[in-house]
Amino acid sequence: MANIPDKPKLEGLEEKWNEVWEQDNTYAFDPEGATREDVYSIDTPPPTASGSLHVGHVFSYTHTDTQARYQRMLGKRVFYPMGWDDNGLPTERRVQNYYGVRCDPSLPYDSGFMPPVDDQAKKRSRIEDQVPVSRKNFTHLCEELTLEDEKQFESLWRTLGLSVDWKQTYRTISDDSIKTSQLAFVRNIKRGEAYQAEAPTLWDVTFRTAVAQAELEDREQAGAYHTLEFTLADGESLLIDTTRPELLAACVAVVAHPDDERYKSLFGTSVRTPLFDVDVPFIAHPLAQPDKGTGVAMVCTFGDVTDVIWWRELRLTTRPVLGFDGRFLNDPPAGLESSDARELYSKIAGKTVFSGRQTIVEALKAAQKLKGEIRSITHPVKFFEKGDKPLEIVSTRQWYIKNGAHDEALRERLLEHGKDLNWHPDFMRVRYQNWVEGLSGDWLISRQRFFGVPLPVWYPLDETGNPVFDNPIVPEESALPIDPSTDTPNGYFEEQRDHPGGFTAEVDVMDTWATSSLTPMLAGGWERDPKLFELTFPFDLRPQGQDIIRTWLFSTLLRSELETGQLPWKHTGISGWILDPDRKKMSKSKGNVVTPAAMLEQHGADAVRYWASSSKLGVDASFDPQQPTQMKIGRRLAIKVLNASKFTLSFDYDPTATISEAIDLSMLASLKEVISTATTAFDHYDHAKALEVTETSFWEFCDDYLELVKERARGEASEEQASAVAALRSALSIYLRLLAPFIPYATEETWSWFQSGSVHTAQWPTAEMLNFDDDKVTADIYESVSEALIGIRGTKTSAKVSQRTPIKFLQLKGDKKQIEHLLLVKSDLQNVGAIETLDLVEEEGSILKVSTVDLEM
RNA sequence: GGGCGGUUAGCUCAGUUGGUUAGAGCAUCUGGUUUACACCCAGAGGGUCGGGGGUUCGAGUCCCUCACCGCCCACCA
Repeated sequence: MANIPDKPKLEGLEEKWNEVWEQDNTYAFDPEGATREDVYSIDTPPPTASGSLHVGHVFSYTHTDTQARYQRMLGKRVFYPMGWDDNGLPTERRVQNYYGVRCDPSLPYDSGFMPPVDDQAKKRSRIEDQVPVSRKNFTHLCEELTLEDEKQFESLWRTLGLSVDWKQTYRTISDDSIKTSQLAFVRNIKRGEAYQAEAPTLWDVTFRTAVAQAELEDREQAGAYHTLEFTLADGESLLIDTTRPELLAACVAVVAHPDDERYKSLFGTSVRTPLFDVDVPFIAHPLAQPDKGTGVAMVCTFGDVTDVIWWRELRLTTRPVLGFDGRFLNDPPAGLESSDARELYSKIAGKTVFSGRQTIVEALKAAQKLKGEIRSITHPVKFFEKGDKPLEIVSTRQWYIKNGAHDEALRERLLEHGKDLNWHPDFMRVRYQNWVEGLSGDWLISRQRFFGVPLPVWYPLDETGNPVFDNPIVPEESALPIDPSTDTPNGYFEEQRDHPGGFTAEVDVMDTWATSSLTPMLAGGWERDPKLFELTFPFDLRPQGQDIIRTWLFSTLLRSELETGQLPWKHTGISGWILDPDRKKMSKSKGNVVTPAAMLEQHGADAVRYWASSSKLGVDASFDPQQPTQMKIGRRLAIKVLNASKFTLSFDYDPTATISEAIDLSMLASLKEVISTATTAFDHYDHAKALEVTETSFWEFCDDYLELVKERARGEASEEQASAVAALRSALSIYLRLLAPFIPYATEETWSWFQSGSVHTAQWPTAEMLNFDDDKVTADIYESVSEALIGIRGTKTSAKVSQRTPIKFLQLKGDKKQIEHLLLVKSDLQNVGAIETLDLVEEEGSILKVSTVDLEM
């Protein structure tokens, strides 16, 4: 038994116990001889390595850890890995700026390349000044830089006390992850789930990449209605409102609602556009809204997603005007024939959307084709969630994975999985259902970026050197991972790269979600470690944020359905957000961010964990750095654990003693109910309830029971004395275990004072642990005593005297049962109240109360 | 426009299938305590349960409706 310090304190416990846990492999996953039933597996969210951890991470990861610790104590072998999401744009940008390099996928790999480390690197912020390197070299730099971030993250997680098995880590950028991503993708191709299509695509002009539906967000933008005058076949004018006059050259039709009386007679006729003099059809379509503008919409290729729908459904022609850089193309679209039209177009060629609009508006004014005033409005515009310019729509060839948008049977299966999954809280299920039901297009997974998993395909080149996209060259599974820009496909020589009759590489990479959607595969050793996969998949728990149900949760579920036909997990726990005192999501720009490291430093890990644990899953928690009340309470609880344990362990203990006294048995009986409630709560993923019931009971234990029996416990050795000490120790052992998932440091410290091994691998308490010979004793004696104590204390408080002030005579009245209870505890009551004569009087129907008191000695 | 969650004491939140007088912690106030713990103990005050209507012997809890806050989705000319 370890020495108990005179003044126990929390400081230093984190370092001390992390070292021990590391040495003893306390949290290591042991697959030896296990079956799936013995395992509890967690599909941990991999935090973005290039970002920084914030208070919200601490919040949700603590939730998961409490469950992990509970399961471990139940005897499960907990598979609790940690992943790092070091893939994707944030890392790419960071590496560019840090090393002053840029990726050029056309360059060959340079194995001797050393990154520029001089100060000049920092100055090469302009793309033109950055050193071009091959994709593989660039990727290696990304790996190096993120490694540093990951070390810091790990250290923070360890301090917080996450019971992660640090031997089970993965990185979304590693060769293994690339291999897994490519393997899954190649199988998607083989099963016909992945395909290419040339189609209008939402396009971010800053990043010059396609963007998926899940990455969109609407932002309110200033815009303006312009009323343009078109010309009908009979020479009459037709007024059309548009917010995008600059796209006039891309106009391919005008539409109105089929029931719109104003225009019914015009359907099927042709309309001439102003300035460019192009004849376009006037067509009816139900999506046209009679009450919007003049009821007639100008259809352009492509101004917004409605244009795409009209274009597709009405089989309209294509007049693209915008390029990948968001500027007007150099050549006018087909259909602009007159020399005036071509001359006007040449004025906007190469211009941005903004300045092109000015040019067109000026020309419209000059031609008197702009009617009325320009009316300013604000309207929602689609943005890439990481971008700062509105998305454009351009027609490109892209790779897609089927997601049920166009496949009813698949959509049905995905909805079924949503029903079968256990959601915590349950209402989060609806968000998933809404998303699946609202899917409008397949998942676009190709990105025109460099740092990412290369799409593992090449294309044959025909005699004229044009790629045959319909016939991609797919590598053998055994060849993976590959980088098509440096690896050569089977049956070809490297010399044939980019030569007619040879082959060319796909240069696009996968969406980061294409890798993240495979986290159960990555962590579980899919196709790498079949035994591990067998033991962990489907995972027991997927913890995650509510904001990425449509992305991470959905895409993971989809990939699992496509690959295995089953759910990737049994439960998902969705954590809420951290809000500042103004009920706003915390954000850096508002300056209300507190770093997790500072929080842990200031309050200690147990206190921070208590704060996080006291919120239920799915509920937003407020956090005011100025008034960290919850953390103070948590800290107080942890300190109370230290002190109460020290006190309890200070009494002479006889290990052979039996617990014989009624009140001692009753206290333990009440503890059975606490165990039962806490266990049920954890089984329902309600850690907050488990904490609350345990904490309340523990505090009562300290204030009532411990006070009641301390005189007896430190008295002369006797049957009664031994009973009290044994009961105290039993209770302490239970409380420490119940609290261990929440405050792992204080509980481990005190556990070490009188037990061997770690409390975190000790058995979770059960009611059976507290079964004694006299099982007729119930918790109500303990309850009656609590009420009596309130009476006795109240008497002294209202007399404004010390609780230790002796009482000569005190009479308690209560009903038959209560008095029977109190008679069993009479001497303890006299001790705690310093009562010389205690008179217990039975009175029918009476509420327990002090009826007579004599303080005079 | 559709949907989800929320609105309970000054603050942060519990309130299980409708059932005595609506709870806890913090904060406030009044006392006490210095051989487990002042990061302690005892006690007090404080609420028309967002508004309105309904069902019921009985509603914080069920139904309708409105308001406000947060979020998700939507075809945003």
